Amino acid sequence: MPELPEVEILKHQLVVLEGKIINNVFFSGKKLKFMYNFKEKDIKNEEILKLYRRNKYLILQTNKYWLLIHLGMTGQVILNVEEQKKHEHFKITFKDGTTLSYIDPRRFGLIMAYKRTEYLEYCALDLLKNLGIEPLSKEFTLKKYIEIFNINKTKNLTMKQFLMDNQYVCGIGNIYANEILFMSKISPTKKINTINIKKYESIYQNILTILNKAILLGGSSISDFKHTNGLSGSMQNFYNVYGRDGENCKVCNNNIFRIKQNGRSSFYCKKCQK
DNA sequence: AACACGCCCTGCGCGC
DNA sequence: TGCGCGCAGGGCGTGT
Repeated sequence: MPELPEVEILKHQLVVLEGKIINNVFFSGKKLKFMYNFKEKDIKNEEILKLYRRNKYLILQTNKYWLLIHLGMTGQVILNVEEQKKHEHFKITFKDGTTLSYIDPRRFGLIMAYKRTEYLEYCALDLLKNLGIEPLSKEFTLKKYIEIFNINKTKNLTMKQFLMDNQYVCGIGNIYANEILFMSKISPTKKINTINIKKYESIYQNILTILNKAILLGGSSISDFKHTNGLSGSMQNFYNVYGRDGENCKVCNNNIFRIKQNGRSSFYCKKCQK
């Protein structure tokens, strides 16, 4: 799944739900990342007021609740599928007949409902309150990025960790972290405090470039990611390094290597990325 | 206190 | 054709 661009695409496609009223909800009863913390009666007759995305969460604002959906690794939201799909874990039917199905084989995703109060914005919810800055927000400037680096430069972090950890800049997962590092010509193992500060301008630009390009291309559809209408994105056709170990670097023709960092695969060109 | 690692799951592709 | 292994977009909880 689903890094920031993919969730952003889903959010746009789910805007059609605004104004619709929930009629009933089906639960598979199988445990997702957390057990459901609400029942059908809690959200019956709730109107979807507005959709948001924060990090990799979809947020549906209703009259009384913030409904948070996270897709984990293999979650899909699909509108208006008639049949019950394998691994469908919940399905919301609206009063006009529209349905929203959540399908997730690995069940690393979640749906949670949080009571809204007048002063509780979704950003303050437990699952969201420790997240870093949104990279596509206007607050994310080069100056701000360097500020975040300066606050954290004494930590013993590799550039890959710094990119992927949601407490600094959120929404960048394993695929796009690898691609951003390639474009920036930086090795994923490079320690953040050994990078020339001027390099941060290039990293900053590549974060924006790659995330925006991914959104423009409808996201990456490798195995599970599908749009709410079942169609695929095409960003996977433009990867320079992710999943290309053993193949040739598109720039220098040398081998792309795969290494493990903190349990995740990193792909990089040892010649281009220092 | 910071960091590495296991674990939550199913499914797929690979080598034998 | 079948079996076992390793691996997969995430991220929380545990142990050192």
